Amino acid sequence: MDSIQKIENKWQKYWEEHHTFEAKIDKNKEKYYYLVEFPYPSGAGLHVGHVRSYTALDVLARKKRMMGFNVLFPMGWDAFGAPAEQYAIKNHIHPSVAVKENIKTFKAQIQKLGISFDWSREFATTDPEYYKWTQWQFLQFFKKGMAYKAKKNINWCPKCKMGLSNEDSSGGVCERCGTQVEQREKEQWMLRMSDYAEDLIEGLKDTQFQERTKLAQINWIGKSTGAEVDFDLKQVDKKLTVYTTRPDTLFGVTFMVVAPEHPYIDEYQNLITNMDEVIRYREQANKKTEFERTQLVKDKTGVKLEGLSAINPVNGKEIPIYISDYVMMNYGTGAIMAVPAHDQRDYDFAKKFGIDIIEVIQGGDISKEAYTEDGMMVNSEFLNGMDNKKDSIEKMIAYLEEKKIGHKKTNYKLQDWIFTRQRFWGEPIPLIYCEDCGWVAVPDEDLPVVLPNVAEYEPTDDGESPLARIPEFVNTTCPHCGKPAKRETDTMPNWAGSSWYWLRYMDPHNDKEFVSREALDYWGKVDWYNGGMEHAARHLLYARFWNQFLYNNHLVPNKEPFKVRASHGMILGEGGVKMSKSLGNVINPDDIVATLGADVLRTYEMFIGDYEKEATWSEQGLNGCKRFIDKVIRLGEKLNDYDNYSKDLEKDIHKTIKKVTEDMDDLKFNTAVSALMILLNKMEKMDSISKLDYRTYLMLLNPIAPHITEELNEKYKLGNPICESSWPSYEDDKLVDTEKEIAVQVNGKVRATIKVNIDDSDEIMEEKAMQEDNVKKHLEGKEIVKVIVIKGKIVNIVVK
RNA sequence: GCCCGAAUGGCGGAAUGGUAGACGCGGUGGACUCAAAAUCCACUGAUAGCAAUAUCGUGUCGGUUCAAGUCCGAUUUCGGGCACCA
Repeated sequence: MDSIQKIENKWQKYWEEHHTFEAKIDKNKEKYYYLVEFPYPSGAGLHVGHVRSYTALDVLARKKRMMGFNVLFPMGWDAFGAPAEQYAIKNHIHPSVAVKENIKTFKAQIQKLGISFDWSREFATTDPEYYKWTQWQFLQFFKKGMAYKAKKNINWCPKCKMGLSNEDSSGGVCERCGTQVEQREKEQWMLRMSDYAEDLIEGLKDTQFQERTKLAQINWIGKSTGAEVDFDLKQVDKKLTVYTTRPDTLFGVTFMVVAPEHPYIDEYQNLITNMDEVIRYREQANKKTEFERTQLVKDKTGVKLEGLSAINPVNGKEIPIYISDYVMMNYGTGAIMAVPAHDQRDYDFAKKFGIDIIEVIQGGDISKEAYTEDGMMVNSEFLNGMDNKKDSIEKMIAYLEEKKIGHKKTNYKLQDWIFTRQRFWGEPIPLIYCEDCGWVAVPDEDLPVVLPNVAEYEPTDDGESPLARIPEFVNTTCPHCGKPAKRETDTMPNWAGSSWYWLRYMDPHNDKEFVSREALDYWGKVDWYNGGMEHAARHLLYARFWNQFLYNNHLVPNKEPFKVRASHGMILGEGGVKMSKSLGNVINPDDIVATLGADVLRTYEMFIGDYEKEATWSEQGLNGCKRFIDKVIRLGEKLNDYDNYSKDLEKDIHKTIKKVTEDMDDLKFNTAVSALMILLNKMEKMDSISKLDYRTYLMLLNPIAPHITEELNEKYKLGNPICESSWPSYEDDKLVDTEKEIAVQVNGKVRATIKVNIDDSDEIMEEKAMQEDNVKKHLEGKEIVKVIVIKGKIVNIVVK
């Protein structure tokens, strides 16, 4: 037999030449769309983690094709982003050159694995033919008023010289380089994602995402219900509005706190007698990064606004107002009512500043728990005696609404999407600024706005995109009035290109539309989307938002783009630690393909453990799979001339077909492989096996190890190539065991096993059980209380 | 602080409430070989025993049940996500 590498090459070539995996619209066939997150083609090349998720979906896709579905299983490249740009800055090469190189490497690596991607649909987000439509779609947002420019205090990475979204700077550090981010005010294009907060929660009901994924999304959106309440200012006829989730605790409010950026501070500066102190605090707070404000400083700081106070609307008491950075301007109203008896933060603040603490929920000891869930209302006039949180809240809201001092209100943590980056390597934002006409869209016929060739890829010192340094790019004419005008020089964030790529796969070469209606109607939703858990909140939310917007504007037929979302667990290095260059424990899939072959690597990665959990790499385990594949090859030496299932194997084969079919559907690849190993062990013990035995075996293994199974199928002339054949089927009546070995227990402890026929009556089973010597021994001198007989399962004798 | 998830041999991991440890790795002994590799066979949770067998055993403590790794209630540890979000 030829070498493994020769065989694998041969079949990869066969599939390519026969266009085996190229999907065509065929209305007579049911479609199925598998999507796996497209990679960022980094210089580091393919990781064994990629292999795991690509192989898993490849198994599903190959099986689904054999089951008669028209499967779309595409692959492409998410190629905009900082690493290529950093490389370009260092080496003065256009990022597109480096990207092309990396894509070439990546693609070759993936192709060597024999993944059944439809390469005829390949594209990169950096292709002008692709980003033309990313730009076009951005303009739809712009034209519908969903994109707006706003001065934002943004997270700024001083090292990358770049504005970062909250998402890209979580934890207060730049996601890419780890530098602490600063606050900087900048004009940014924003997408009104917060408008979609409710829809993004609601839409989850139309998906079959894993529960943990749904939860990650829901947490990120951060819906809360409560009330807005107006507090009158004492010194002026003006109200200070707060948001609270616990209006039932209003009688416990002893002070208020506003965010340092709250507009009232400037508005009433002539009333505030300690304005110097206030301004000093505000400046200090402004300098702090989000990280310092939220992570480091658990100790409360603040300044009382002297000369300004408020009136508690439910009891008319005068209460002080403070500014403190534990209140955020970008959530709620930027002001809170403080209930120190029942909120840890308010309590800490009140303790530090010596403010009254009034208990309104009995037993709500703040030192024991931050929040009081249940307990009787006290010191709260008309709420006194109530002991149900929900009812108290409702009663208070009804009161507030009747007195017109407040109303029910829902809030979301989800904020609008900062859609600009001051970088070179991203999609240019297709807008033009005209002194007379304001912001004007680049006309459709002028798209794409192509990234020019530049000498310097670094951002300018004032933080503008390098595009701002290119007069030929910047200076243009207003499409509206024809006067000289300037282009927007910011580019889109990395998330843009990945927010609609699954749509483009349906119709990747269309130069008239971003995707044709025909393709949209046929391919519909992505049936199965696989990706990393790290994208469960952000990418998935951006993509769903983008799609919902397109849907609302009649550009796509489905509101939700993805039906099922699954995520793979990480692969850890030997010893259970993360694979990293610095630890030197990175496994290069190429090395394994070159020595053991792709089939062994694929089998091992499917066998390594629960697909959705993390798994530890093991050289030894890999070896075991090598042995397994070798045994499958040697099994061919046992072939006889018969074309039916061998009698002694028939039942096992039917059982294995069922098990493998179901396990693959459930992503239980590890137990599917195990079932195949068990069947193999059985076949090895036979003197000979039939052609059909062997062919069926090879077919079941084919999705996991596609090359060697095709080769053996051909070598022994068992039938058509497996990739052109139908998935084996099983018959239920062939699965039934007529005889079974079951356990006999005495008081729940196994004392013997007996052989029973499947149709043995309870009496017969009991009788057989009683005849066992060891059972008799344990019954001696005891009184039988009762005997439990479960047909075909167990006999349990309870004695005293 | 809040929300998820996990915990099973020497290791990776299996187990619709019904014989815990499938399958694989590793280990021990044997066959083949001049020898080794490869391959094949047997054994392999702990303790006691020549054995039959017995006792213990799925992080810890309780509960439900004829029967619990599995269900319920506490609890510990680890992993992940969110977080001065009012």
